[in-house]
Amino acid sequence: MPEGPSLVILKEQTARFVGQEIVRAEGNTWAIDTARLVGQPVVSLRTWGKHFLIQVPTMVVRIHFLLFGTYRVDERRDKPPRLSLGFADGGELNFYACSVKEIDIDIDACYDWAADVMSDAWDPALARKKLRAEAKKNADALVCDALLDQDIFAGVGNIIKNEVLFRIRVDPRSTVGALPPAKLRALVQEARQYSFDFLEWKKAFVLKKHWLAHNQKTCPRCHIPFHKAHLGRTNRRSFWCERCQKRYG
DNA sequence: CTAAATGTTAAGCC
DNA sequence: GGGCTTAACATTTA
Repeated sequence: MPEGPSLVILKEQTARFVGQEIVRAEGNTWAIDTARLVGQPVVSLRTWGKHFLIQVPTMVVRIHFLLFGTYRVDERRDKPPRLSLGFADGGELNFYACSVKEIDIDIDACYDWAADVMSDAWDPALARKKLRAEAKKNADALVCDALLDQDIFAGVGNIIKNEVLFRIRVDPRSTVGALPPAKLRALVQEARQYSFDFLEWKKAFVLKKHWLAHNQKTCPRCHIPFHKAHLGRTNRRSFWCERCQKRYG
């Protein structure tokens, strides 16, 4: 569930709750006092990268699905919800196995919307600037890590990472600093473009069949086996083709 | 059945 | 404090 486009789908599915009063709030979350939500209207439902933000007049709740989180709209799973919200129209929103946290009420001061690849405010020039700054700070910074950096590409996850690098034909072990300007530009451009393709495919329930690299065995361009390794600061799975993805640096 | 996976945070250690 | 590594969390799928 967790990459940025999936959160956009959640926001769309829950749009009708904006403006409605929360008539019931419960769940096994220990991090917030759910009673404080009851009786309050939903001011906004927003996303920033992989964060889902529920804003009411007196507080903002942040949901993060981590690796295994799920949700249901107007339905329940056979599991105790971490947070369950009931609305004035009889509808409900249930979250499971996720992180729930109260954050600063001034969300615009806390979040750089220009960093969210799904946002209207996404700023590719700023992303390029951050990449150049990262390369300057750390000459060994890898492109596979840069794509997963939520301060630069909020919403990009491991699937998007693998697909973007395949599309732009860059080896995940390349260093950011060694990328030619055109590749750096392509990296930023595809991070957004693929995220929107992901969104459309996920909505149509055809996302997996469009994976060209992630979880794949053979390069669809070269018809040779993909290399697979756990790379980068956080040892995430990478799939790449040694023939058509070039290693820089 | 076991292992691994769309992710982040906090603790522990130089 | 900084930077790095490790553990913890929790659920579904292969």
